[in-house]
Amino acid sequence: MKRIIIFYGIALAVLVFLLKQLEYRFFIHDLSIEFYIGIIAFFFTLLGAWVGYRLTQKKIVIVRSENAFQLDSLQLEKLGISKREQEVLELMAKGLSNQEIADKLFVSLNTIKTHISNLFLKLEVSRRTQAVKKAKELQLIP
Amino acid sequence: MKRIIIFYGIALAVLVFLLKQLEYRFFIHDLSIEFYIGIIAFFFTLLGAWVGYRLTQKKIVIVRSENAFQLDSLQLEKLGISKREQEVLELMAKGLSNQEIADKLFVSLNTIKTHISNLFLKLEVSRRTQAVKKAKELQLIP
DNA sequence: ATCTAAATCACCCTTTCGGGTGAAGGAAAT
DNA sequence: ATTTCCTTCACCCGAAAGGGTGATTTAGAT
Repeated sequence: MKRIIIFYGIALAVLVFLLKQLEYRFFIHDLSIEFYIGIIAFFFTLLGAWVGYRLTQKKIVIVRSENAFQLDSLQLEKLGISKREQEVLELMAKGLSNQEIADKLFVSLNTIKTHISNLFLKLEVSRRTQAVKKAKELQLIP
Repeated sequence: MKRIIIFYGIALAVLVFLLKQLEYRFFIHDLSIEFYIGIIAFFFTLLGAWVGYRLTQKKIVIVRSENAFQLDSLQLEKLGISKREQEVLELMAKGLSNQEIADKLFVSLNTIKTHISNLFLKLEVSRRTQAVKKAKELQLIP
């Protein structure tokens, strides 16, 4: 913000200088006020548009990058998905196999299979790719 | 755009009028040019900022609503993924099984398996969930 | 004309997944 | 106390997925 103000001041000074120069250089002493206003208005409209663009540009970047994911716990409740199941869902979405998920959570492969079976029922799907897709749509996972 | 130009012209006229009024009303004939420039600059910076904001505001709406996905064909080439493979990738991402993909594309199951095998090699993964995840990250699919 | 890459399909084999059923221990609610 | 839900695990079976190899056809490039 400081930079913008400084730049703003410099731009103002430069413009005044240029106008004075213009006046003296070409011996045009009767430049109408409308002419000045036109030039200045044009210049500062561009400047303002640029500033406005920069400010909103940042907003766009924020919207697209930070990608704020917040879990839809309402959906989780509505579907009756437990914490453990949600954990499994997340790891599944990362592309892990059942065995890998089991290892990561320190439980048996059969346990993971059970969790995933229950998840499929609750999400009304029959394949893990569908489960991941639906879970993303329902904001259950990032 | 026309509206903006018209509004621009009107704003210019109004400002000139106001300045003249100011001059005559208070009998201040010696307002320095710097003063004029300051007022005009301020006013048109605001105007420009507003215009810039409006223009980019529209962009934001587009970005968030229509969710413009554009395929990264550069990545496709870099990875050597063919059109057919890309089709299969898309259907896979929709959660279809190999058999369903085969039916949809009117080819045999074995053909789809081959395509998917090649995709896994090119994407350097070994499971379809990973393939879908990576493809999304690389902007190969929506 | 020859070479190359894409697309198609087949066969074999192993691993993983998914579906069904049952069951035991523990925590929380009634 | 009894019920209910979560978590854990087991076993069986069939279907799907994944890995490897090889082959044919066709379109495009050299």
